[in-house]
Amino acid sequence: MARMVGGQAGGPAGGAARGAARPTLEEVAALAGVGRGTVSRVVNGSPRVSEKAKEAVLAAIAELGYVPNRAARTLVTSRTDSIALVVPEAETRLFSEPYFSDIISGVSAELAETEMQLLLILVRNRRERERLAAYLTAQRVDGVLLVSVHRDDPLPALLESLEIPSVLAGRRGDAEPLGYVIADNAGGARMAVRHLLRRGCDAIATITGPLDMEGARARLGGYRQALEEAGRPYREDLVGLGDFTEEGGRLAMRELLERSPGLDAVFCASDLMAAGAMQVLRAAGRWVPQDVAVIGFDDSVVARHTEPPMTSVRQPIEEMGRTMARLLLEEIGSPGRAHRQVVLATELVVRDSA
Amino acid sequence: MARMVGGQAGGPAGGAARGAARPTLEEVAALAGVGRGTVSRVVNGSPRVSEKAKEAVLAAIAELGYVPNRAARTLVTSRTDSIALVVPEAETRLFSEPYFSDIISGVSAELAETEMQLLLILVRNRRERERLAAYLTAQRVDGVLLVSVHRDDPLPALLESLEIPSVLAGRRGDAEPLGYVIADNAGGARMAVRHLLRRGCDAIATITGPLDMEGARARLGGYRQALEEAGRPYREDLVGLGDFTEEGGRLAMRELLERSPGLDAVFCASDLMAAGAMQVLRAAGRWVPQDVAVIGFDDSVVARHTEPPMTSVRQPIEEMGRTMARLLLEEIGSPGRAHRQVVLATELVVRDSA
DNA sequence: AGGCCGAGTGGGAGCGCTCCCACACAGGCT
DNA sequence: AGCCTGTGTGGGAGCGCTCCCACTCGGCCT
Repeated sequence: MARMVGGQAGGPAGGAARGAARPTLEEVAALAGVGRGTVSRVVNGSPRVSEKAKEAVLAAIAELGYVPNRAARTLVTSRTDSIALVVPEAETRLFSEPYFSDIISGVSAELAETEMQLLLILVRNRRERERLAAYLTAQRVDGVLLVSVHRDDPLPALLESLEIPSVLAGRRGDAEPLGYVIADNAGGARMAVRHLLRRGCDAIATITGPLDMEGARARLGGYRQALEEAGRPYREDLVGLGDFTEEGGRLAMRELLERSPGLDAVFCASDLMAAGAMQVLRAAGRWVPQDVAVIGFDDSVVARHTEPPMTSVRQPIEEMGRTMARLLLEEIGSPGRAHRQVVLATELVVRDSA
Repeated sequence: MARMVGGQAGGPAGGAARGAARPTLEEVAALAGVGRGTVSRVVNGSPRVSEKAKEAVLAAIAELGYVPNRAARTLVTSRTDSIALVVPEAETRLFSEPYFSDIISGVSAELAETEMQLLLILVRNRRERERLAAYLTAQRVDGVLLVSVHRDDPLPALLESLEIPSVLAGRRGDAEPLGYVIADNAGGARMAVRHLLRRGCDAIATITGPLDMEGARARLGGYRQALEEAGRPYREDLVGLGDFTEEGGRLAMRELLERSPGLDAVFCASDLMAAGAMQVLRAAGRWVPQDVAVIGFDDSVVARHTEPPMTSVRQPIEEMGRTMARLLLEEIGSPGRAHRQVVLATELVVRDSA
């Protein structure tokens, strides 16, 4: 078992052969009695190989346990067979909790049948953003998935100018040139507000997300549409500005109560904000849903654990991850093609808060 | 801008030069008026370079925007400069929600100053496990971080036999040969139970995690120790078996109530189970904490949102991630050295449920 | 009969780097 | 003067693969 003797043995020593030397294409070719080219063709699924040669090669591969060396392949093809999932760190926590894992889970599921490997890159500050830029410029990935897009985020523009295949979760605006996948935010918001109207709510307030994010703006837009289609006025005094955080929800709720004490419902653009709002409502002696109905957005874990359990708009996050990966693979496969853009349906999950 | 003409242009076309050709070592050498070797030495920080040559090379690198080609480097060194974070999919959701993101966040933070890239590998079933084995055998990563270790998990054994540097989050048992990082599960459990004892609780029950996980066993062990050091008996009828899920917590709580209706406290090995337990208690007409005090484990988001907010044992998850990455880098840097094993302190966060 | 095709094949060249050997050259010793 | 250091340097070899050119060899055409 090649145990090392002497605890503090010299530095560079010890690097020794971990496991036996891996077989190369050449060795497979020798064993199969064919040339390197033929083995390569078999491995890469070229049709121009005789049945006989193919069998011999496959047998040799199996016998030697041959696995192609990715680095060698990358060196010549300059494909890397890996894609990066880029996540601005600030968002990690902020997002409704399972968001992050669910996106990853979807992406990974879609990649599972592929040779593609998934690189995770968290970007926490300016310096790391610059490192990322260098990284991408060096073409170390075949494509990029970018989560959480703010309107002034420089990353999408970078991806665009580098012409790296990429898909966003979100978009900068209506006319996003890059490929993206989003949930039907406006539609979800409309459903929520219609639900409140149907319940007989009259003064329906909303707490928005950060309005430099298209998703937050779309949710606000849906709120407004639902009111207008019901012939209700859109009242500025019923709109509270939040930032997707619980504390933001608390602050906005307090302000709303002060400004418009007569409100009888709140549609919040995130569950976390809704949870904060519910705390403030309770502290103010208002009962949910009797005095004030509350609806959140995301249908995250917290929604199931507030008191009362929260009605919320669900977005198919894992499906978003899958779709992102699928679009990206397509784009990598046929570059130059127009970017695809997908909107996935949302769904209202009714619990007890509205 | 090299726009492509003709929408549906033929398949293999369009792969054209995305961005200008990247400069190579050779070009840098030419521009700096030195040999390839010298540039390589500068790039890799070898001390055996004159100040003058170094400056010339650095200037050339800056001018050309040179970034070393990783594949070429890997091909000759057979280092990959990447490590894999392996996560059994089943766990993704199960874990107290921010767990996953926090581990990643910690790992990534520790890697940020490094050349290392982070590969994320979710393993969802037997087939993917086998693919992973092939993957690791092909030595495509320099090291592995493995999250969530069950006693009979074949992965650690695989890592061991492959002699790949690796660090576990968790361990299989006391005598884990691989490197690992864990929280002081027993200590945390002791603190929780002591807190309950101090509060005057008399019949303290516990709901365990799946006992094929060392962490769950350790928490049960801590529960028992705290009782025994206080001279209280360890009563089997006060131990409910859970599985870390909310539903598991509900089931265990119902059983406990039936078996031992006199209980006045429950220490749960996870917040999710505690949340489930609290629902059952309320449904049974028992008030928390007046009739039954409840303590969870993890201090996850749900803990802050239960009614009443939950007292819970916090583990420093991000710190665990950082530590794992650090240990792994050390192990990669000096292989053959003994595996390091770290236990991080836990902390009792007191809220209203106990 | 001669010619021409296309299918199948072998193997050279080369991707961009690191490793290491050979060498130049300044300084300090006998 | 001659020698031996030690420091700094250039560049050949080669990592394992894909790409592509050149070749063979049947079968089909005129």
